[in-house]
Amino acid sequence: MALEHAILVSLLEQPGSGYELARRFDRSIGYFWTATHQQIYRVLRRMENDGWIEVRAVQQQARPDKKEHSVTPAGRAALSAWLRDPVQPDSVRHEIAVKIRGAAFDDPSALITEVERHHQAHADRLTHYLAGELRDFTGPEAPAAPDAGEELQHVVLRGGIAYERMMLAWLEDVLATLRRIA
Amino acid sequence: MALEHAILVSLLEQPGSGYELARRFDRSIGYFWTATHQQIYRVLRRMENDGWIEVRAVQQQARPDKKEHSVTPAGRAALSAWLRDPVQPDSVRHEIAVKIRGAAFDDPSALITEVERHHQAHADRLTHYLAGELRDFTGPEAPAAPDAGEELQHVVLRGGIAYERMMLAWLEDVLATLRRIA
DNA sequence: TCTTTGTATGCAACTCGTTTCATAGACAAG
DNA sequence: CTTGTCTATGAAACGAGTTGCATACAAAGA
Repeated sequence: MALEHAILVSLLEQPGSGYELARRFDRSIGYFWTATHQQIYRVLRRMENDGWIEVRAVQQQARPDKKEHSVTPAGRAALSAWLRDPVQPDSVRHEIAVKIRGAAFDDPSALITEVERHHQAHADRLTHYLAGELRDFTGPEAPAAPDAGEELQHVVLRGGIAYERMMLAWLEDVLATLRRIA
Repeated sequence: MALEHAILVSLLEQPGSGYELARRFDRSIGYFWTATHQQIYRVLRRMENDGWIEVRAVQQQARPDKKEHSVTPAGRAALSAWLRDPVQPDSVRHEIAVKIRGAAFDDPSALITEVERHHQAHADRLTHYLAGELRDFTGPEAPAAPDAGEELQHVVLRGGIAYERMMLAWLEDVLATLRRIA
């Protein structure tokens, strides 16, 4: 049950509306925890009832009004407690791995296109991450002396980069294996 | 919705009872797709209704009776169709990454123990995978000329090994970063 | 003027997954 | 002879997550 906490982190980094949170969950924090806008609105309501966040109506020009959410001291305390609460490492769920084992009972060459598609998707994501790293952390625009928050965002991004590189290398291994068999 | 298909693959590799499937989902296929026994029983029932599997009652000595499930031609066809159906790459969900970004709003050193725990868990899993690889694929007991099924199982296992190695390296990066900040 | 796109919020229905509880046969240890 | 462990199956309730639908304001373009 980490969506509440992911939202707390995102709102602490920058208060915002449900709509803005949904967009952040399509990039940035969403690289490691996904959510749709319906889920976000529902959880925001619950968090407000629990006193973790407070809502302020904001009038905008040239746009519909929005509700800006920010974290209360109680919300900060809840996040702090969660950070100290040990959770067990997430078990990975790789649909593609199930498919690869299933290929033993079907024509293995039929999977090659699918694996190539995944390879392309991971290559695209890696490119995207590397561009973000250059822009925010390693390029000329980047802060010379990053603060704790920036350091932590960077190390999480490095995790995403390492993951995509690992997947690319593995998918190439898979392709070579499928071609050998077929 | 891949649990049905993961069960089909597992039953094609070896027919078995719900209980046996649940144990396989604690190792082997479960490294890439997890499920509890309740979920397995419920889905088996549905798959039987759909005609994907058939059930045979088996008397056992010194044990309660069991129901052995095996895949029907219709189930095989369903698997085949799924293998050809493009799915989008799974988005990863790393609770630990959310926690790391959250550490910017709390005492970062409080997270060090938690990250060390995760590091240990991944190290254990890597050891386990490597032992399995040696036993089944690279050791003296391994088949000299593996068939397609064994080749595919091995490449999936290599993926697990690569994943654990990547996580270990990244978690060390995270630890170094946390210690630098604290 | 009408359609499309973007911002903004929300309900309802459904599926997926987890947790808790319950039952029952067989064996082994104390 | 009671307790614990392993095998084996399942119901019920809940929580998490997805999909489809609905509404509304405003700008831009055809």
